[in-house]
Amino acid sequence: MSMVNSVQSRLGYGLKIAQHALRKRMEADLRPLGLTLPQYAVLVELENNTGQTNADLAVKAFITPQSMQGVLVNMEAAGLIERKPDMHHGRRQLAQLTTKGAALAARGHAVTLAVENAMRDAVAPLSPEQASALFDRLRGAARDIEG
Amino acid sequence: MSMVNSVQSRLGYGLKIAQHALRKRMEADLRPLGLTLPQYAVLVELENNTGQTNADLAVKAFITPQSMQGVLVNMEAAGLIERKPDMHHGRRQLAQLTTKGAALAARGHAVTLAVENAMRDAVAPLSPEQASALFDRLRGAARDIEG
DNA sequence: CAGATCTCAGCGCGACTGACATCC
DNA sequence: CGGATGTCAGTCGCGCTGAGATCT
Repeated sequence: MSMVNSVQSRLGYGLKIAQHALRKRMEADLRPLGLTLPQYAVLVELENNTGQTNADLAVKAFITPQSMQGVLVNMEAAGLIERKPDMHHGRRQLAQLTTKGAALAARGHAVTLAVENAMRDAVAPLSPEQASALFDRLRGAARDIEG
Repeated sequence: MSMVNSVQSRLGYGLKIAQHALRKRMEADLRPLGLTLPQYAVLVELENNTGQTNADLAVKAFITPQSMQGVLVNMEAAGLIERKPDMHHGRRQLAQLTTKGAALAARGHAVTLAVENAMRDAVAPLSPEQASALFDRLRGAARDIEG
């Protein structure tokens, strides 16, 4: 009995190629704008809720504060965001979009529309109930794997 | 209508968290052995088919030859693999496991058994037909996304 | 004190560009 | 010769760990 054909290995492989395709496609779409995937994620997050700390943004992106720190340093150097000390809290740095950052976020939305459409095509043959079941299955897999 | 609740965004989010959980879990399991995820993948691949080139291994791992080159340099320095020039082809370097590498591969299999079990639990409530449908759905999503 | 936050240093991975060697 | 393939070198960004400093 070959391990590569077992049910759990097929699920792992399926997860890998699907998420890999999604990531590669978005990176390719955003590259012409000079944006990386985590940078675009930060732009979107600050667009929805301005004035967040490094630690806040790290939690949203599922990465460590140290990793997000490097991303924010690059984005500030590129003029996409500003970080201003919190008046009421000594060490906190609140990040917000610059005019340039907001404009790039809008262009990013336009560029990733095609990917959104591809995702819709992927779930198009499913009924709303089946689509929700697929989502719940992925959530459940993540929970089981985390132990 | 909120975009974060749309069907395609839910699928993208589900893919992200499930694959993220799988990767993090395997990294954590392999770290005590001094192995990274791509290193373990190379060990498994060479275990199944010895004497492969850098370019061969890169294709299997879905990364560029340049990226795989860095991985193999580290593994050769750690004594996990050997690379010997192909007699019949001037520039090719054929990689094979060392005794140390083969032993670490075996330990890696033992350590990742728990993750395999967690994956089985994730698909346990599904019938074989439903599990295959889930796999096909992920493959189809990857195909749609690639365009 | 403990907890939260930010920062710096080092390492490995993965991408990219550019260059060179080799094979057909 | 020219095209395809394989390797090597340099640079960049991401993500991790470890450690330290500062503020509540």
